[in-house]
Amino acid sequence: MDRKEQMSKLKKELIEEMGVYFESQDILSPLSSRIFALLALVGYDGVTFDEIVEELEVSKSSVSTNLQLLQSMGRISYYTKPGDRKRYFKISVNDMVNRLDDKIDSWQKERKLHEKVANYRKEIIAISNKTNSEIQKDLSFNIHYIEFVDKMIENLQKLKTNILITINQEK
Amino acid sequence: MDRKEQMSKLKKELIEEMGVYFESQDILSPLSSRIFALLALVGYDGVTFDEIVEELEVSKSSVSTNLQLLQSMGRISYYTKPGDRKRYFKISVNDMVNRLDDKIDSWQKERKLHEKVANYRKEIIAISNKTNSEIQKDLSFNIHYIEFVDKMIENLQKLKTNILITINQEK
DNA sequence: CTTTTAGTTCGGCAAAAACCGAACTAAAAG
DNA sequence: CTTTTAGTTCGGTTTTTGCCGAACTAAAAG
Repeated sequence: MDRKEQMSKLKKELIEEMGVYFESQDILSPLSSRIFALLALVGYDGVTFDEIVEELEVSKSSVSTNLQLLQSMGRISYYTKPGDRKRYFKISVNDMVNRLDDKIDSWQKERKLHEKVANYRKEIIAISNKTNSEIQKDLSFNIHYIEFVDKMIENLQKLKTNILITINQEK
Repeated sequence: MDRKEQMSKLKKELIEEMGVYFESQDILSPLSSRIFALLALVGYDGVTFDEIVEELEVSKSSVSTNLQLLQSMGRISYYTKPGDRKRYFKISVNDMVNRLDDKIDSWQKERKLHEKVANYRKEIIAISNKTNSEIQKDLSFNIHYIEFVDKMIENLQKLKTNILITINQEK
């Protein structure tokens, strides 16, 4: 097996490994994950429709559907070269930033839920005239956790601005 | 509608809202999510098998299966009261810590993948004798990102030790 | 020893997810 | 105006997921 074959095998293995990761992590369909992995691996230049069909050995229709899906999620985009009808698909420039935003949103949602639960518990305590110490314990944990979530959000926001700075430097 | 009915309605709404969140966030089945939400809401005392069946209006078999699932994931556990055959299910004491561990693992996985991709790119550059500047750009982004991931992992670990300290204080 | 309780196991079924091939379309090339 | 290219759309099939009821089991109660 020569060098090129070795690299192509490595490529396939990497795509599979990344694919499995994205599938579980970002809740993408198997094929969407593989496509995204391929785009991530190839990077700057992007990949054409037919290259995806060939590399992943899947039907055109599936590629079409999943590319549309990824685009509608804002995770990928494409550019064209003058005098070339093909589309070159690549990961959105700010995909990483978007994903961080999603993570921040998610933590904020969790925060709100914890607040609601805390309010529910306060109500319960108010109704049952006997001051139930176990619910008090649960409640204080809620409140603690909200503080942690705030810290987490802060950290993610810092990370985001750091990444934005780097992206601007690279340009 | 009296106070009790109001609270029970609020409870159902909260369970549904939390359920939807867990379903998308933690990749749990719909019922697993609802059960987990119920346990989270009730807190310290825990909930019996039959209470779950009643509150969520689902079959015993589904509850059984999903409880086993959640237990095998280490997300819930149960205790028994002397002279009472029922099991009282509740969220694992260190579920939060476990989830943080999972998140750390996930970032570490992502880090490893980025390293592999970086190595792949280095190989590609080595093979193509012409020093391709676009791949270089991709590569430098890889390396930057790995640094960010490291910071993220560090933050999560800090958060974890903070939580562990709090848990020990509560005891 | 029989009955009840508390939960488990298993086969089945309905709905959703994921992919495919074949026919189609819109724009560029010839 | 016809053909080719590059991708889309749609109907159908296969797999997977998620729940259910009915029969079962193990342990405690009577």
